[in-house]
Amino acid sequence: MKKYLKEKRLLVAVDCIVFGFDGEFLKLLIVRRGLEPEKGKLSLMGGFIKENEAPELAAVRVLQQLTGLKDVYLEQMTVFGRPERDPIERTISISYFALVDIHQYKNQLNTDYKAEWYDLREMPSLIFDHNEMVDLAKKKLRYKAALHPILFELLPEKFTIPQIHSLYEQVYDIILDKRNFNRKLISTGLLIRQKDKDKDHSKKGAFYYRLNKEIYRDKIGAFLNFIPNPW
Amino acid sequence: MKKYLKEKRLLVAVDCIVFGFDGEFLKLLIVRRGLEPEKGKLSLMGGFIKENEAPELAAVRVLQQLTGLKDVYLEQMTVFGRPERDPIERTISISYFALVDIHQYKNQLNTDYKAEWYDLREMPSLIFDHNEMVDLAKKKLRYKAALHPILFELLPEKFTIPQIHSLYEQVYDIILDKRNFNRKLISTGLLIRQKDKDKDHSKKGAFYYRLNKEIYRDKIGAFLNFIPNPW
DNA sequence: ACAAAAGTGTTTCTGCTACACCCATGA
DNA sequence: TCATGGGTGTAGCAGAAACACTTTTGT
Repeated sequence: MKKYLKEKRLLVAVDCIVFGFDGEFLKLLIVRRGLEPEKGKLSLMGGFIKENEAPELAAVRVLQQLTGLKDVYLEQMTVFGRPERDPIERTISISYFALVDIHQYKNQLNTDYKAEWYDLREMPSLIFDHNEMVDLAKKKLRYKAALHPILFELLPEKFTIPQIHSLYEQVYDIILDKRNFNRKLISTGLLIRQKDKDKDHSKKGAFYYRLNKEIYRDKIGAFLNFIPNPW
Repeated sequence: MKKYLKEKRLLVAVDCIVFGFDGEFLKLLIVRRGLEPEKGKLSLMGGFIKENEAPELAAVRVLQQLTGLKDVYLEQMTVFGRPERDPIERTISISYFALVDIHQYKNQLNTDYKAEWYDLREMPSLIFDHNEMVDLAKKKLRYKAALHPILFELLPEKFTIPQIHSLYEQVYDIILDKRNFNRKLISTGLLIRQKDKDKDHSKKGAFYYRLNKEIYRDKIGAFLNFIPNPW
């Protein structure tokens, strides 16, 4: 079994852009880097791909190390591969885009990695080209969420309509008419109203809803047009 | 300057899925592989990333080797990285998606690579996971072209409305009402009608159009909804 | 009783769909 | 003159946008 003798082998890493929503603002999960160079500086969560590991699985592993949980929404974003992007040694990075329910992770972040949620509007400076990755992820979030109901991945199992409403307003930085938005949302058939209400955020209380999982699986790939004239 | 000593380095390649349209059918550019393993078998055009080469540039280089021309529409698709995908040695492949005007390339394909256009509906069996790449590229073409006017990249500089019409019908395998389609197309402001007609395909002749490049640059990122209910 | 947020209906308008006939020309 | 493909207009409909008031309840 011959090898491709003349070719150069390169380090390949994954980096994860992890979005969360605390009910008020969009957040990104940022860690303090544990190895040189730039040790102690802020960075996305990442890691090298192992010898016999598929990239997707490397991302899952890294995310699990960080958040302790599996089954998060994960999607390959794009490859960052400028030769000089890592000053120590050339490294190709496959970036992944993740959406998690912040409440499930808030109290179980792996403290080894000193992970913290940062407000997306106040991103600190990150190592290498990680700020570029964040910018691209923001764009991708807007693009994809305008067409597909992925933002539910950021919400807890039980959520209210005012919560989703404010989430969409955050993501697109616009005001959405609540009557039209609610109607559109309900008409997707994605929501199942619960009997109980969330009374923490208002006196009247807002009904809780759950996702209709079957319809969700069908419609995750469908065009829904949540946002009028995305750009 | 220390290196990341413990990590495994991997081969990284690019593979290009190159679409063309001959006026009748969608085509893919396929080559006969020039090196072992699987030498002589059919494959996408690809190559290893060089030591100091950005992935995007590797794809451009490979495409240029193949077609002889630059400035083709090129977009990163996704990474294929299953550990066993290349039986000789683990190779991560970054797939690229390209749209070219087949007429510009028909007579200047680099014969070293024995490149040929294959009808998309009759794809032969390709090496490794290249058929998976083709399937994904087909999906991506449909997805993206439903929203953005990228299919013009497949047409010559001067084209007719019946040509575009038939191109869309090919891509989506549907019949589109020509009145509605024409109206939508014209309303984008993307087309500039020429004085002359193409008389090769009909007696009456169909007016030639050119792309309005400025508007095209603006709208390439805009949602245009060419296809009613894409799925 | 009042402040604060939830929830709901109607009208208008725009854009999509469906549909059929005339035009220009080469053979 | 006729066969072939190119080009055009309209009416009906459905979904989006604009818009304001009532309900609930904790304080």
